[in-house]
Amino acid sequence: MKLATWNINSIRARTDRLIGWLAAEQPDILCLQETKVEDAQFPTAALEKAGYHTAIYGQKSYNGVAIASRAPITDVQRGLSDGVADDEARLIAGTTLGVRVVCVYVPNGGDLTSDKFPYKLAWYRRLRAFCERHAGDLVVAGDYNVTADDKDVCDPVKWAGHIHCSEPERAALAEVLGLPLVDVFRRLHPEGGVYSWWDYRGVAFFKNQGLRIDHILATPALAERATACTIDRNARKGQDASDHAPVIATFT
DNA sequence: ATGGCCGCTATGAGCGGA
Repeated sequence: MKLATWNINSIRARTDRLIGWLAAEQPDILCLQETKVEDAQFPTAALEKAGYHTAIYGQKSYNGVAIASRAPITDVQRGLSDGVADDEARLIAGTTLGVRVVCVYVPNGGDLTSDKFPYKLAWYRRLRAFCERHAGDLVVAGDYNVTADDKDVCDPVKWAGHIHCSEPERAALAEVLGLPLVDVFRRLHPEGGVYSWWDYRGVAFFKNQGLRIDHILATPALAERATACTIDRNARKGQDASDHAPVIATFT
């Protein structure tokens, strides 16, 4: 089974690119973030034509998550479902191909002094609780907006203490990993220096000045079945690319 | 030290992103 996650940064701006990528890579399951579209405008028909069922949770302009799968998706949950008033479309979960898949778009957080920052940390605590409520195997994939450690950072000195690299954010991610969940890419590529996001500005991508903030986490038994995990840099190349590249894991 | 780019909007400047 091939499972991917991709922050598409507007699915309307990149529908053709997405369909082409699906045809080339043929993942069984794809988690999408930042679709930036209300459900009525989501390109459900184009994905269906490409051979994918979809479960979607969108909103106008911002956020928006979706799961696409070659098989039907059941038991869909939209949002963290914890009773907290929160209308930001950042989590969708569903069961497909025998796997419980949680697709997440963790808040950016702005900067450490922003009022968005405590929301980010609280969201991590709520995500941990969401995953803890689920008994069996899970894949939790998406844009975590946090680097696990400096191996995920192009320039650790420049980024030290900044958003995506600060101690409280890394501690929040570590709490989720402590459930336990395994970072599948890191398990197979412990050396670091491979990124999933590059700034649009300047020569950041050309010079590989990026961060690894998109992660596929899995419960340990499932993570043991991962035989490969790659980040598709090619999808970040050329005109009209998202600023994120897809992360792809293959499970036996 | 700052901004540089991109997508969005009852657009054409401002917000959010990372």
